[in-house]
Amino acid sequence: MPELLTTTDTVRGRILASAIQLFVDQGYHVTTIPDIVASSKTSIGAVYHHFSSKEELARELHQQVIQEFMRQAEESVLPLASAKDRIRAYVDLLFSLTEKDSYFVAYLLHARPRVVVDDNLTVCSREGIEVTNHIIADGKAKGELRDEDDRILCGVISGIIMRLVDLRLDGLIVEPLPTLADKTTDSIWRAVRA
Amino acid sequence: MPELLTTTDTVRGRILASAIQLFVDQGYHVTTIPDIVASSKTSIGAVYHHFSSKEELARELHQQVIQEFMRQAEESVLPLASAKDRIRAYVDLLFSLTEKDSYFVAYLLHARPRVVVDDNLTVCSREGIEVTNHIIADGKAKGELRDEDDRILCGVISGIIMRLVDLRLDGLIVEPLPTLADKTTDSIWRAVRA
Amino acid sequence: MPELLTTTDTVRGRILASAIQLFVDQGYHVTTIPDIVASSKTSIGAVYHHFSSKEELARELHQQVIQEFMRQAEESVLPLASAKDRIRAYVDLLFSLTEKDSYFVAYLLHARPRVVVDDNLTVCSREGIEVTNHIIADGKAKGELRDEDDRILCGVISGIIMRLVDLRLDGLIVEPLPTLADKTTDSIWRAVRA
Amino acid sequence: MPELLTTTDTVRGRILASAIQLFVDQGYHVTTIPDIVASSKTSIGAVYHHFSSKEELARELHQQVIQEFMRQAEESVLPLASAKDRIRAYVDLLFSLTEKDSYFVAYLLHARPRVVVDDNLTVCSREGIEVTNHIIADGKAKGELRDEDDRILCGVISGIIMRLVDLRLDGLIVEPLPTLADKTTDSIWRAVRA
DNA sequence: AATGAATGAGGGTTCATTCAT
DNA sequence: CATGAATGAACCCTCATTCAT
Repeated sequence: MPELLTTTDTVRGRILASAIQLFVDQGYHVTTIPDIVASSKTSIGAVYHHFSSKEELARELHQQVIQEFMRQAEESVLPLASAKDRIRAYVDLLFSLTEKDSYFVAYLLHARPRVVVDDNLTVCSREGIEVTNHIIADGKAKGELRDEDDRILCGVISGIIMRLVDLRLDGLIVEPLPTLADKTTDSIWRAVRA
Repeated sequence: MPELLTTTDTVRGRILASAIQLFVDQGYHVTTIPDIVASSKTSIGAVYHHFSSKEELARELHQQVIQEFMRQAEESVLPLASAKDRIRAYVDLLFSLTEKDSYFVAYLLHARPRVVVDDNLTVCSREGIEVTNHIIADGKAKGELRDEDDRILCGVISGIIMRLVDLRLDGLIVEPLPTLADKTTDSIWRAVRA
Repeated sequence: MPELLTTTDTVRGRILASAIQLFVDQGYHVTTIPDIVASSKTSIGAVYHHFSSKEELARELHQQVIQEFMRQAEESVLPLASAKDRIRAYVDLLFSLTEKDSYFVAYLLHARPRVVVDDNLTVCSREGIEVTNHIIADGKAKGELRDEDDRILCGVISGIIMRLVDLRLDGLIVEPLPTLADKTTDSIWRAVRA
Repeated sequence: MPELLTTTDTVRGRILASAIQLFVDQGYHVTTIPDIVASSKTSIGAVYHHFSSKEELARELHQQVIQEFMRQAEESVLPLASAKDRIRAYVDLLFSLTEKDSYFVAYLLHARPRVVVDDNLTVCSREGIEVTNHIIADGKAKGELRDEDDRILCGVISGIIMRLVDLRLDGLIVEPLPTLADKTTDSIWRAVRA
């Protein structure tokens, strides 16, 4: 499982890589510092040398996830010209991320560490919405998308993608998601095209 | 907020009602027995009189949620004849539940207490899938739905509904969901109809 | 060693009795909750059931010491009429307390738990001063004490008494202090009489 | 605040100067090596290069305090001929030290680091007593002091001086102590003269 | 001589659970 | 049935100390 976020070369990187996996698998509160220490093959002291507290570690991790997600979206989705291309690219992005680093995507979809985010939103519900709304606004302006309530269009685009990712993460879809990218994009398009 | 599950007349009911709210708001592990005692205005002894342990309380709650959800689905969704009616009924069910008891729906969508469910699936990913798959299988057999990969159709139907519920729960949609039921059903239908 | 403060009948009492001894012997910071648990023959949980934290336990103890000290002073010293009688009573009080409960007196003289008192004064330097100053003001008004700087008189009275208590506590005086009460009072009187 | 003990020119000096201040302000156990490092503007490595452990650092400091105190007493108090002169010189010594380096005097009066001194005596109760007892023995032999119990005389002389120093250190006397030296000596003398 | 990353024992504290009343 | 005082394992975190650089 390649690590999107951190290198395992450094102690700090190993701790962050262990933390995201454990936070996703067990949740923030169930994950103990000893868990992280065992998984990252470091020591209690090393963890506290690099992060002032467990909360601070979670905050740092959360910021890195957001930053990496936005970087990828800005690089592969937003530059495209048409709404359909952008939707396709967004599907491709999340589907390929799912296969490349399922912990990263699981974190995007589900993590809402209340110690980190006070509005209790997941990355997908806060930063992900920005991407979707941008696709919708632009697509409507160009007449590519039908004149539907924004929230409905947002629910359609992000809901279908996220649900398929979830089914894959939960093991209810066993084949790699990119093989379903065409069909997924087609279904979304049927629901949102002008 | 009417309680779908339990009556607050009985001690046992008050405990379960407090538990689902606290579990949803804070998570199972952060919720302490003292929290539940304070919220339900009972006593430690009373909790342990009615439930053998915190885990058992969580298990009991989970079973009640599943049972109530399936009861409602079997009552309002499955009896209907056409795929479109069933989809509409499913939308109506989840949207009205969201307004009636947001804790109940939040539990359906997000709760995966590892102490209770070992496959780590939410009620929506386990029991909800059954409902969706039933709609799909029947709708395909009758030629009402297009001949698409089942997992795509499942993702479309459940994904759009769940995403809109989530946006409402997260405060990103402020109006009551039932006002969006028509448009939601329409969007789903565009994506899945034959 | 009779306990001036607390009864050892109750768990709470045993904890406080152990705490004052350990705080005096080792200091607040070196004294651990396990130390207190072992000495009071209770349990960690019992300590935290009765006191919300180690700091709160220290605060509670400090207040009890102050209250008991002031009660004794108000009962045995202040009611007396002449300055000489009061000085004699103050000597008697501290000397007899020293033999009765050396931990109590050692706490009076030396304890300055910064977690409890922000001005960093011992009970003797805060509450004890009140008693001494009262003796001085009244004795001067009646012409029994010589017209000397108040701080000098305060230093003489409290300094001589406290130093002898300290020498006894440190084992540099081995006989019971009350046998030295006459001579001590005489020396103080020579320095302060009109 | 001139440093009586150590020069801040050397790393070793800066460490010792920081240590005495921190030990007096917070106590030995609350003072951490990082505290000392920050205050002395050195590094962890430097501290452990110069001292084998925190205990060893405390021991070294304690020895320097004792040595400096005895040096000053032997230089300014003991050479004098009469008891009254010696008492006056002792008062002057402690009062001027208090103004010159309050940390040094506070250490003399209060520090009893159990890691350093196993009999749990302060410098004033161990080395200070020697000075006082010398004054008493000699003054009695010469008939300058009255024939009173040695411990009483010791309590009078050291008690009055130490108490005034304490009141000054605690901020309850705000003017420089040397202005009270005459009156202090006079009061002591009234209590001890033949 | 100097540095500071790494170590882990041991601190204060929480909380599920028990049981005498 | 109901209560809450008592228990102790296990949490997060601190800090004296080591050692490679």
